[in-house]
This record gives sequence, C-alpha cells and structure tokens, in this order.
Amino acid sequence: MSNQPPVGYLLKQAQSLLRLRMDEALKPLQLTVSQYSCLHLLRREPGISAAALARGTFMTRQSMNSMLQLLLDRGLVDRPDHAESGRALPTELTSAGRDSLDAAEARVDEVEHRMLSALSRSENDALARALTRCVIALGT
Amino acid sequence: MSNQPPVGYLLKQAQSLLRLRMDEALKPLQLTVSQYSCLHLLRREPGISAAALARGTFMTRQSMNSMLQLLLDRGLVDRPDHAESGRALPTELTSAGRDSLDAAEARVDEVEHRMLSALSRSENDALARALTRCVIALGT
DNA sequence: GATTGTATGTCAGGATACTGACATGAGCAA
DNA sequence: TTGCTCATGTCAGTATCCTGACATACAATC
Repeated sequence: MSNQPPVGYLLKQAQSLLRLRMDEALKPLQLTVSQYSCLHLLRREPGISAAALARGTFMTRQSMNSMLQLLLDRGLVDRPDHAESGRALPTELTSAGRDSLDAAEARVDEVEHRMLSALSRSENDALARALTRCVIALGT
Repeated sequence: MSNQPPVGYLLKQAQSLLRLRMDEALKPLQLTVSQYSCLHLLRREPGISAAALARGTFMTRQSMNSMLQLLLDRGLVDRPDHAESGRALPTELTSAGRDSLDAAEARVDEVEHRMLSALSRSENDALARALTRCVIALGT
C-alpha cells in the first residue's frame, strides 16, 4: 500500500499545475488565466457587473475592477462610464474580445483535454461530482 | 441533464474555497496556508533545502526564501548562516515551530475532514486517484 | 418621507508571489 | 587542471491580488 498524499495536497498540486499549463498556453495571446476566466464569463453573461464577475471567478471586486481596466485599455471589453440605473456598470465583450476568447478557448480546451485524457468518461463524471460535493461541504 | 461545469472550473472553485477555509482556520495562529505547507514539509524532511521546499509546495525558490526569512524571524524554523558543503542551507523546525505546526494541523485536518465528509471512503480514494492521474497527464 | 440595510464602484495601502539576473559551489568530462 | 553544466541562494523590480475604507444608489421598512 502506497500511502497516498492527502486530497487537499493533491488538489493544490493539480490546480497549480493546471494553472501553470494554462498560463503557458495563453502566454502567446498575452492573457492570464484570470483574464481568460473573466472573458469566458462575460460571454456567458453579457452585461454582468464587475462584482458579479468577481464572484464567478473567485476574486474580490477590487481586483476584478483593476483587471477590467486593463481589458478596457486593450479594447477587449466595453462598459459605460455611468450606470443608467443603480451603480452596477454592465460590461460586455467587444468584437476583439470575442476573437481573443475564441483563440484562448481553443488553447485552454487542449490543455484541459490533455489533463482529462487520463480518465474514462465515467471517471471524469465521478471527478466532477466529487469536486462539486466538496465545494458544497465547504459551504458558500 | 444538468450541464455540469467543466472539471477545470470545479478544480479552481474547490481549491479556492479550500484555501479560503484553511486560511480562516489558520488565522488565529498567524499562519497562512503556504507557511503551513512549508512547516509540514519541514517536519517530514528535516534539513531540506529552500529550493527543494519550494518545489514541494509549488512555489519559486525566491518566494520560499523570503517566506523562510519570516519564519526564521518568528523563531519557527532554523538554518545555518553558511553551508557546510555546497550552497544548500539545510532548514529545520524549531521546538516552537513544531508546536505551531501541531496546532495548525489539527485545525487544517478539521477543514479537510469537513470537505471529505461528503464522500464515501471509496469515493475519496477514487478522487485521489483521479487527481493523481490528472497531475501525471499534465506532465512534470 | 425618513431610516436602515445591502450592493456596487472606487481609492489607498500592503502582502505575496513572480520573473530576470547574478555569483557561488559541486559534479562531470575532456 | 580546465571548462562546462547544473543547482542553490540572493538581489532587484514587477505584477497580482488582497484588506480596509468611503461614497453612492437602490430596496425595504417604519
């Protein structure tokens, strides 16, 4: 018997390595994993606020706002200067942002596919279910 | 059918939440998760070099050395000023470091146990195996 | 209408980890 | 011995993300 390292350690190791490989894959596009996550969520929920964007990518709204400023300067996202109602500023992808995201997604998908190629379909599903239950167990 | 989020996203979510809960648990001890990982590895491999310590905790040796300097100042670890042979400076836990680690481990174990309480023994093992295979698939 | 609570954006400051660069010491091969 | 390679420690600078604080805008309650 081989004294498996604890799941917490394996989780950290897998996440670290995945992030490293994704960053490598995204480097030619001048994108970080965080920026990719942001663009990805923006495509799924156009007009979302920075605070909601932050929650969806596990960051603070402060960090998300400074990241959005960078993406704005690069012309990948767009948002109005003032809100029409409330304080939330609805952000959207630009055409260039969509193009960058498409290119990035292809590269990221390749990495994720490589990671999961070691698992069967049922093992993949079991992994997703187990991680989901871990998240639930750790609370909101 | 419920359109499961991709494993990469779940991995990030689980790791983010686990780290958050661990940091909360360690806050009363004035320790971060990274520092805990460092102390933990030092107990398992006394006299290890900072570079090896960095590899085992998925950081750079530069970051590890500045973290070690903090732990040195707090008296939790100890290492010689010059190497007896080569350049590597063998680091060890102090008595106070062992005490801190023991207290920290109890708190961290509680968090990890809470996370894994949602899984059966066999599901836990399957999760560990799946993560290990993911790490291998992503290369060294 | 006034008050309170909640959510959002923003500013300021600090903590942490990174990259790049350099010098040093050991091991190996010509 | 000499030269090459590699690992380690260290310095400097940068990037990213965080916490704390504040003002603003809507919603809810009285």
